[in-house]
Amino acid sequence: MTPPLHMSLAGQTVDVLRELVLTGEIPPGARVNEVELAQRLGISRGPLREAIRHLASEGLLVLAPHRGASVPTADAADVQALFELRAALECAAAELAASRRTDADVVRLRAVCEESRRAYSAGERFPYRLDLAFHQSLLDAARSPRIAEQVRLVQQRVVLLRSGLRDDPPHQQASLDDHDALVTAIAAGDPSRASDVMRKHLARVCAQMLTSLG
Amino acid sequence: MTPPLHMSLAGQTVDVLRELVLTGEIPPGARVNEVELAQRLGISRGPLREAIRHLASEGLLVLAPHRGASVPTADAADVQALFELRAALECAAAELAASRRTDADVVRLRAVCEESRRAYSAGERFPYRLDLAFHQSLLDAARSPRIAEQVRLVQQRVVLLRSGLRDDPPHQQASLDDHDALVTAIAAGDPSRASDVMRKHLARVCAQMLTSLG
DNA sequence: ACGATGTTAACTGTCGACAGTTGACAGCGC
DNA sequence: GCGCTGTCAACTGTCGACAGTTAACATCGT
Repeated sequence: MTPPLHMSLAGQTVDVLRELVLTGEIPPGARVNEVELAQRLGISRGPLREAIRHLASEGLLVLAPHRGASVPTADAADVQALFELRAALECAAAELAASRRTDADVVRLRAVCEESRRAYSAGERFPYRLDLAFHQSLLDAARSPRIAEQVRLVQQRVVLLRSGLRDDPPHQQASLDDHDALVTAIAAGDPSRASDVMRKHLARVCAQMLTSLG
Repeated sequence: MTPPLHMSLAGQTVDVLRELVLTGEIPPGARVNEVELAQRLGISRGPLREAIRHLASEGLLVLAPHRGASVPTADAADVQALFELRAALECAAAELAASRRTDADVVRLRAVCEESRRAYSAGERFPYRLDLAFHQSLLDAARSPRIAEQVRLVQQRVVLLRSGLRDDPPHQQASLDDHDALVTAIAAGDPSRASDVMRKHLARVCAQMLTSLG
């Protein structure tokens, strides 16, 4: 079974290349050689170029004229700017979620929180997968497709930043608490509190990230 | 004098094609024929395709597999979703502007407001140019490059929606008042009020837009 | 006359090759 | 020995042509 079989070569290449970047197989700072990567993927340069430009539009690659594409490296200012954007989007999403959530949404959010705690207690090394799941569930509850789309793009960039960063257990503990508080505010239908909790949550994550690469 | 002479053909084509779409020369719903447009622009299909994909990533074109690109047509739900995103971004920008504004920022914002009123009183048909200038000045004051970038993309889509919409004088009057109130809140360094005014301003603009195409 | 089916034309998706530019290396002058 | 300049290789940017798919049209059957 190959779901993306109907996609164009360029479309498939977008997914493949995205994975190569997000997994760090092409590390930050590394340049992308079109001919080399093209024959490595067994395709021509045309579709590969389209995939590269697409990933560049998502911020996972940066283009320099006549110098090709490379994986971006971020400094403190970049992280700050990125998290300001993320806060703008996710705080709004939290507000909308608090306004529009259904009982089913709350159930789902609670389930993700519980599973996160279970995984954390079980000593799982990367419950980050569940962190993404939580934020995704929140976006579902917000029912704002455009905001959801932009959040996904920002989260991707955050994942890129995280690649090659050690995990921080006490920080993860705090995040679990934040998530619970968020669900409580959303379940209570309190937009402003949900927004506030989200803002503080992201401020903490941002601060942790800044110290992790200072 | 040709400023974009150093840019790649694809880069120039992005600007040209963007203008063709935003001015309505290629109207919403129209499809884009690659070979025809390519020879019309005097270039090959390669750079044109890259430009098309780029504009698609900005939301100014939509791609259908094996059916090419076309200018998107928006329904009420699209407008709603777009303005939810715009509100998330611009409310955050208003907050940041209120926190970070300098005296020079306030002077600039006041100047734009005054010029808008002058143009409106003089009976200028499209002070929309000055509306964009105002929001741009606000973004400058916010000093958040990523948010500013996203706002510009959203505003572009709004411009596309406006293309082929009649102007509404009483609505413009209200917008001028909104802008003044925004500057006042920003000058006072009151983020929550700035955000609130912005939210109401955008709600009004959105509502006006929805009625204009109902 | 209406619907289903085969055919065809147009357009997109993909490929390989050429041209132009960039950055680096080697050679020369000081 | 150090700096400058000319040359060269590598890579990107661009082009034209081929292959595959889609949708519309015409044809055939009922």
